[in-house]
Amino acid sequence: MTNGKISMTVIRRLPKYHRYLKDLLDKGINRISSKELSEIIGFTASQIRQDLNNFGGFGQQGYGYNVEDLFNEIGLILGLSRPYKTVIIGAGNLGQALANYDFEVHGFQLVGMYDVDENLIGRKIKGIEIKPSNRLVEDCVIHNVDIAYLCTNRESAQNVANALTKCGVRAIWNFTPVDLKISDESVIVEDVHLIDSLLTISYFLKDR
Amino acid sequence: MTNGKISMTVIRRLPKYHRYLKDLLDKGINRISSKELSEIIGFTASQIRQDLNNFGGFGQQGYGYNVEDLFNEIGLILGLSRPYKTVIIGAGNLGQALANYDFEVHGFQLVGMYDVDENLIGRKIKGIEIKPSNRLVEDCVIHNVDIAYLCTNRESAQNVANALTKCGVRAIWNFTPVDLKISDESVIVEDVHLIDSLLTISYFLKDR
DNA sequence: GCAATTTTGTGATTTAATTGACAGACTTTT
DNA sequence: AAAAGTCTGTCAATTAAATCACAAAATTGC
Repeated sequence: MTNGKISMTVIRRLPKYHRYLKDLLDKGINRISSKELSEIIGFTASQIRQDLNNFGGFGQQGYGYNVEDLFNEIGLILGLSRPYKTVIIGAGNLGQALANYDFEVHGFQLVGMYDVDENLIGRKIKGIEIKPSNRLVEDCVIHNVDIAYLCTNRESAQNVANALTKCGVRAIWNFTPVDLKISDESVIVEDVHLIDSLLTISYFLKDR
Repeated sequence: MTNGKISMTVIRRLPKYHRYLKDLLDKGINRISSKELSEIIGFTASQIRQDLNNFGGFGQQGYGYNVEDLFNEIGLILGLSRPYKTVIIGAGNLGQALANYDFEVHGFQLVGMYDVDENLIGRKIKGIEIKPSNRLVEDCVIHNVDIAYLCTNRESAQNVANALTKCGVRAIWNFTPVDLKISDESVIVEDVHLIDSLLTISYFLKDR
């Protein structure tokens, strides 16, 4: 177990391990070797062992890994040991879609939804009432919100991000096509740039 | 201009170049050096030059790059020179959100939406009527669909993917939390694993 | 039109990521 | 309880990606 800085490429593989281990657990499999896992998950066995060893020696020679233990360990590494409070800004279709995802089972607790559209304000999604955007800052402070799901239009994105930064939100899950400029280095921004993803498809499709 | 295989890391940067060049174009800027672009986009100047040179020498010494030309070139590289026909499978909030995105301006033309929910079937989103899922295969063949946006639940994902592969769809934009197994190597699968993205956030948040 | 400046394109170097290899620890079999 | 087999953890080697450095080509300023 090295304790240097873990690279982003490793971190981005962790959720996949977590998903596959959950599947194995659900199937009642309680033991797996890096070789078997490599065949299911599609990474090399060597990479799996190397990845896991960044965080600790979870396996045992001659045996492999205990699926439940490893699942729990990776859950801990991924920060799933405690709940996070989340808000959704922009309660259109995308915001509503995110509200309906079962992120709660992983500890992501939705505490507020916000929009500027009078037709949406007052509606309830999963028991959460959509409130006007001018309530956002106040509510974030009161509830100590950890993560904001940013689903506004392009035009509002940066302004909302600025407001979120000021009221102590510690991460922004950014679904807008904007690359946000955040002054506070400690605020985490995770982009889901759908158009970038779609253009990657068209790159590969173009001469087929 | 090398014509070996372009690495995935380079390809995934191309849409970002495209977005920033569009912004510059809209601002009326018609000339930019790799150094200036690096300050805006956050890659090194060297990387920008190296990336672009995978596809051709688009710049000029002492001048830099012509913004409009470069924007158009990258559009061509990304396959935006021709339209793609798309369908959405799963017309819930996420499917509807995707239908309402303006992917059309980039040439992604929505030709069908499908769902199994009787309450959704018959509704129209952006002029597209939601049809029952059993019409999917037939329609894909008739319309020669290029890309399917897969927004079903976890349980249906693999079955739908199998059907899509059989009816000639050439790419699947996968929003389900499933890693699809596709026998046809030529079918492109682009995953948008939201839960993986969210867990990356919690990784960084966990001990803050 | 000449000198100074800018800036690309590209080969060389450095850094990062992946894969290979194997000693040693543990398990299983007999 | 010994022998045979399994499989990790880790170091070494390889491959890939990013950065550096600079000659050559073009531009700009005088």
